[in-house]
Parts: sequence; C-alpha cells; structure tokens
Amino acid sequence: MSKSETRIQKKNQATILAAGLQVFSQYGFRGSTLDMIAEVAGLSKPNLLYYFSSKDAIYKTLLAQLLENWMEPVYAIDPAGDPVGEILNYAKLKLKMSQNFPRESRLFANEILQGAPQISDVLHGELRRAVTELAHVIEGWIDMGRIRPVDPYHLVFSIWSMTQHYADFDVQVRAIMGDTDPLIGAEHHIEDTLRRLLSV
Amino acid sequence: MSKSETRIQKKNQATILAAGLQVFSQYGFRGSTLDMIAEVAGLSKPNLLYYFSSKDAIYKTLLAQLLENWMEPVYAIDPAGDPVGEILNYAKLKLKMSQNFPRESRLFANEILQGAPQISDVLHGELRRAVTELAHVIEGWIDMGRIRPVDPYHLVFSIWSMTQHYADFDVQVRAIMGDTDPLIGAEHHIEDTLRRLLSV
DNA sequence: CGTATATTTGACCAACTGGTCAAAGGAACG
DNA sequence: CGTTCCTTTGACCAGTTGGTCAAATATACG
Repeated sequence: MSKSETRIQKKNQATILAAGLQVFSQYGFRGSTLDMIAEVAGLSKPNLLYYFSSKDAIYKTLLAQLLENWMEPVYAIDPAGDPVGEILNYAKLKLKMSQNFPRESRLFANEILQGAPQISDVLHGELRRAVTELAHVIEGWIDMGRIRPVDPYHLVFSIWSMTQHYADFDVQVRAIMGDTDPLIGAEHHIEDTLRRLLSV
Repeated sequence: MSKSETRIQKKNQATILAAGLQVFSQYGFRGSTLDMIAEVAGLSKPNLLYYFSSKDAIYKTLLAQLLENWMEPVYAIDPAGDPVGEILNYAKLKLKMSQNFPRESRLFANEILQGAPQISDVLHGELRRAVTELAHVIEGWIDMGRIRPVDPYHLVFSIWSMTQHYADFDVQVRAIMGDTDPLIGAEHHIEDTLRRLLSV
C-alpha cells in the first residue's frame, strides 16, 4: 500500500521540508542548493534525494502546503457577519500568520518576485476567483451602507501588504525598531487604520 | 585621470547595470548568474568582467545607486508643511516610484528577503536615523493636534508596504485584477486610507 | 597612415551544482 | 538468527558557475 509510511520516512520528510523552507524562503528557488538544504537538515545530499526525487519536488511540495494555508483565511470570511468585524478579523489572522509563519510568507514572496513560475496558474485560477468573490461580498456590504465605499481589490491588497510586511521585511523592521517587538504595535495600528477606513 | 571615461565605457557600464538590475531584481544575488546578465546585456561574459571586477561589484553598484533614490523622499518631508498633505505626498511619491522603478523595488525586496547581507549597516545606520527623525516630526504633529495619534513607525511601515506592494507583488496584483491598471485605483485607495487615518 | 590604447573574445580553469548508483549498514519480522 | 526490505552514504558524473588570460580586434589620435 502507498499509505504505509515508516516513522523514519515521516520524520525525515518533515526535516527536509523544514530545512527546504528555511533555505528557499531566504534565497528563492534558483539561489538555493541541495547542499545547503542537506546541511540545514543534517542529512547527506543523496539521502535528501532518497526522500524527494529532486530539488524541484521539495520546492513544489512546500508551495503546495503553503497555498492551502494561504487561501484558507479568505474562505473564513462570513458574508453574513459584521462587515467591519469580519475584515478586521481577517487582517488580524493574516498578521498572526506573518508572526507565526514568517518563512512561509517569505517563500511566497520569493516565488512572486521571481514571477511566480510555479504558481502562476493558482494565482490566475483559484486565488483570482476567491478574491473576486470576496470583492463581491465587500461590494454588497458597501451597497447596504454597512461600510464606507472603498475599492475592494485595493482593500485586500493593502491588508495583504501591511500584514506580510512584518514577515517579508522583518530585517528592515527590526533594524529600525531595535528591541521593540514590532508585532504588538502593528496589530493596533492595522486595526486602527482599517476601522477608520471602513467605519461609516 | 580617473575622470576620463570613454563614451563606450559609459554606454557599456550603463548597459550592464540595466541588465544586472533586470536579472538581480528577479532572482536575487545568489540566483542570478553572470551568463544571464551577459545575455540580457548582449555582451560576452569576459566583457562584463572588463567593466566590473566581479558579480559582486555589479550588485553592489546597483544597491548603492538604489539606496540614494530610496532615501531621498524621506528627506523631502517638510516639518513646517501641512502634516496630512506632507504624508500623503510622501505616499504618492513612493507609489510613483513603484510604478516607475519596479525593478529597483524588487531588487531591494530581494536583498531584504535574503537578510540584507549587503546593506545591513545602512538599515541600522542611515535608514534608522532618518526614520527616527521622521517619527519625531510626526509625533510633533500629533502633539500639536494636527493629525490623529498614530504610531509613527507603523505608519511609515504601512506606507512602504502598501506602495511597494504594487511593484514587488506585481505578478499577483495583475493576476487578480486582469486588464485593469492597478496603479490608478491604488493611488486613490491609499490616499483615502491615509486621509481617514490621519485627519483629526 | 601608424602606433598606442581601449575593447572584445575564445579557450580555459577550479569550484559548485543537481543528480546517479552500487554497495554498505540498519530495522523489522518470521 | 537469518532474511527481507528500508535507509544511508562515498564515489562519481556531466553541466554550470565565477573568474582568468593571452591573443585578436577596434578605436583614438598625432
């Protein structure tokens, strides 16, 4: 059976993916090497290739895992809920993801920066559909007068950018803020910004 | 004299830097190769190395040029000007830079994503000083009651992230918005967001 | 024109790259 | 305990990489 995975297999696959995430998120696909991943994973290069058929396979597995978690919060927005609360909650969730999964965020950023060669179809397909749908929900809220009229697409972009900034530009943020933990003030500021923008 | 530069030198150096910007901004330092840059530049690899002593030299020259333009708009903010107008104008300038110099923005993003190995000192030095100073100006405006109380650091981060998003995540933005030009709606949305946030 | 200088390039190199393979070392299980 | 299957690795390979160099070619300039 294909379902029979040794505990060693599970452990090593997880180790490799964690190492791959670490390396790919920093250097992008082209800039990363199997030797670097092997070193971080504490395994030999041939051993890596025993568990994943190629460098590409590791990268693609990581991206697939990432995209699931990435799309999820969008679907959690409830059209029947309180508009401002739903959007604020969505932003808070995205910020938490930047906090808890910064490497995933940087992996995604790197993939987009390189022109999204692996996930172009997802962007044009599922992501586009999901955002278009969300845009309709937001437009509905606007028509009902529950939030101020804003461009729903740019609203989404601004939420994405403001939240992911703390993961993707972490080095810069910390260089400027020093010892202060950025994420504390960030949550309040983003909430304040969105509430002001959206409240009628 | 060291000032004597042939027109050929000027032309080829510019060509190489343009090609380097193109390649480095997409693949980062590690992921880019001299062969790629040479191909884009339409020059042979040894010819590249006739004008720049190494791959690193091309990259460093690009970053140095970039940082100048990058810091400039911050210094253009006038503490004696109209607070909301000054901040809105700054944001507009940054957005224009995303529009007109997207590759520069992506080069910077790549450098930060990789941990800012080349410009760590600039981030901790000049950039930090400039932002701290700007933060004091903003706090002054707040104390005078000219804008709403906001965290000046996070305000700056949100301006950077919202504007640069349109350069760095261009592929994603276009995948979602299709044929619609993003930059038109973006300007209005960012202006709206900031005006709402800051107006007393 | 001729000569000095600037430019360009093909051939080359050592180190690195993704990937292969056969053989050795372990775990599991009757 | 022996056999089967899973795991690990050293040695290796072809292609790529940043970089060198001497020779060839173009340009400037008196």
